[in-house]
Amino acid sequence: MTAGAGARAFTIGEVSALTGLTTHTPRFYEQEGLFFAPVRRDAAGRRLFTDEEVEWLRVCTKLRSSGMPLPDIRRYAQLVLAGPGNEEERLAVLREHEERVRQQVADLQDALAVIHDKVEVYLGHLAAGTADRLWTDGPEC
Amino acid sequence: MTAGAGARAFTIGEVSALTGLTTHTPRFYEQEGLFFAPVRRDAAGRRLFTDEEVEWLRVCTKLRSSGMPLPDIRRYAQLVLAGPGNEEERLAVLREHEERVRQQVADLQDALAVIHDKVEVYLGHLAAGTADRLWTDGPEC
DNA sequence: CTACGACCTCGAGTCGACTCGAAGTCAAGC
DNA sequence: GCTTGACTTCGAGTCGACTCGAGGTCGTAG
Repeated sequence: MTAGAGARAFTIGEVSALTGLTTHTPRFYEQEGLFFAPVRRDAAGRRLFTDEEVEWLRVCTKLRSSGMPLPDIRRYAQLVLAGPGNEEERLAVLREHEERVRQQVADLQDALAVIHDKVEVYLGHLAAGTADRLWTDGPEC
Repeated sequence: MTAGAGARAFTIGEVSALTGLTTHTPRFYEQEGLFFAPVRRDAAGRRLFTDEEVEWLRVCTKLRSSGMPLPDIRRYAQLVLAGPGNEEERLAVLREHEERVRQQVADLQDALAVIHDKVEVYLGHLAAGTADRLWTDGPEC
């Protein structure tokens, strides 16, 4: 009843088109154990991805782009693979990463302040026509 | 009157202590041309950093932590080295990076939304005692 | 029946920014 | 005068996450 005809299967090429990843990446991810289970294959040994796997790849992309290391993603996948009962642990993995991302945002905004400060200095001097004083005024370069 | 006794000079060890960088990093940065000029040396060939150079290292740290590649920092340094007259170009370098950082922040917040969503899903199921439905409900793992 | 394109595995290469270590020089303290 | 420790240069190694390419297999279209 669950594994019926409704479940679409995608070739790796389709997955690539759907996610914007190269075909190498989902293969690499499978090898790294980032999926909840080995990816299904057709008779010829070609991978067949489910909707859920495609969606998971999209999530992985977000996790990666926010700096989650592959080992952490793998750990989460293994918890899911292990079945119900470890939801608190999965939650902990997610929350730790969430916190790291918030910290990253804070750090970036900190850096942004420094950068924008310098931009303002230049804008000020350029507007006032005193740009050459940037040299002698001190550390304003 | 400018290069008088008031200008402090720091050894690389002091710079390391002041900035939190290892001694390798300022050396590496000099080699990569990130300073506005070659670093001054004492009679024995040891580097002597000025206040301004220490401050610049701090700025570099922010630029790096916000993802500015060394070649871009080098380009900025070369503009400063080239002297007055190119302030618009320096400003452009800074503004481009500023924009990239803003984009990074936006991307991180986008990822954060996805991550936080999953956190909420787990919190909801755990609170409701329906955590085991995570399995069968669909792509909520 | 053959060509084609999409897929497979495996291992090696790439990238940027450090990071480390070896081997040597130098100055100050004892 | 010798040790100690901070400095010097140089070249090699590290890290993670891809990324690429060679060489091979398959199934479908013509």
